[in-house]
Amino acid sequence: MRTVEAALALLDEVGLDALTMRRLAEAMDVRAGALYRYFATKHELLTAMAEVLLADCLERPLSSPDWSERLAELARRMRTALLGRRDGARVYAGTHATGAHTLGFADALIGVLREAGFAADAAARAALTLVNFILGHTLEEQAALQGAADEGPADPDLLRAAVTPGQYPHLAAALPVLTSTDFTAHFEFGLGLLLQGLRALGPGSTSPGTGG
Amino acid sequence: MRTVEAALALLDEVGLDALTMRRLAEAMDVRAGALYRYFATKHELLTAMAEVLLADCLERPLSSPDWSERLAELARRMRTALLGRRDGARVYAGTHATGAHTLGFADALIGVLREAGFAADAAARAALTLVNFILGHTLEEQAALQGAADEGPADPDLLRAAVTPGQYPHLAAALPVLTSTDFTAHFEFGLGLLLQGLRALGPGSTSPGTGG
DNA sequence: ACCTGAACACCGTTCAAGT
DNA sequence: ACCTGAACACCGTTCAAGT
Repeated sequence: MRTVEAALALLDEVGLDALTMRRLAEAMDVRAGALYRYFATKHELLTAMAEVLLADCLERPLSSPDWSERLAELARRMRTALLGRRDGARVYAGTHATGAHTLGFADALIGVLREAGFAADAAARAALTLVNFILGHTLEEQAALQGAADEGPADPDLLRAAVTPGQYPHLAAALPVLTSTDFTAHFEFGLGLLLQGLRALGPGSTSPGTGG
Repeated sequence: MRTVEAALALLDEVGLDALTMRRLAEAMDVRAGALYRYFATKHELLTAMAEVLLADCLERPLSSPDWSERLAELARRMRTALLGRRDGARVYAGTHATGAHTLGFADALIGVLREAGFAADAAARAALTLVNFILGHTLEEQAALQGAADEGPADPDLLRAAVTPGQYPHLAAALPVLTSTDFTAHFEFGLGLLLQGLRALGPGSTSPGTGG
């Protein structure tokens, strides 16, 4: 669809908040009403855009035979895909795409887990957890990146100013890490935690439980 | 702030998409322009609302002495808080609150981890991971709940229709779990995974790594 | 000090009418 | 079959002027 390509290009240029049907129409040398011949609503267009976001995730084969490394690779690809376009995480979070890329990616995640020996429901829930973490993380990461581009005090500065000495002792000690812009390190930590949990849970189980 | 209370009440009534400055003003028997005497922008108002969302998270003391159970309890409280108001997760995800409730909650999370023996940076990153997961999960959960209330085919039906037999074998096997509405089970699975990962990582470490 | 009235510069969406 | 023109019913935000 030429409309979706144009919309993604405009998204990179102006961001989600400024991506309007009128502005997209202008970029395509057409009147806004014409867009509704292909998409019934703006939300439908956004859903189509979300689908395309994940297009590159399954192009190359996975490089490792180890299931936890394969899972990590898929997770990294999804993060990279969402970060690849301005406000990509927000676009994806705001829609519920059910196209070939999204379904293929979910199938791949669950497939790796099933081949590793996890039961169908454990594999499905682990995949959901992974995707929810990736979405939450990339949402934060892109918000932090574009927040720095906006006017006004950046988020780390706001945080440093708000953490009054003595009032939040643990937060104060963690400030250097929390205000760090090494989001890859944050992502790898969280991903590692989930993989560690899956290894500890072990294939064959059906629930991790929460007890000690 | 009476404005924030009125805004939260209106949010529950009409949802985030219909929460406009004009409509809020009408509910408060005032003209829209008057709201700008207290909040410079709508986003600023939403940030204040996000702060209030977490108000109940630290009211009662934690019931268990076990650090992983304490962490789980905090996580469950944040989920409950976000689910407590219509579109709560979307409101929270769209802002970057730095008020007493948000900071106090972050401090509590990190505090539990530090008292368990984790280093400052591991504690901070684990807290970020936890919050990102909770946000991603509640975003999905509320989207699914309100999606069912809208017109048109619900999300599970769309998924069932899209998963053509044979094309996504793993997804097909996982469909019963993926379309289940027992979001508490999904949440507890993901939470358990993260806690398991933290236990396996063990206090004293600084990074989980991703290798086997 | 606080609010109104009125405007500015936009939105998403619809639909008769044109070609 | 596809697009335009024009409208409908809204938005967030600003600001002189009132009280």
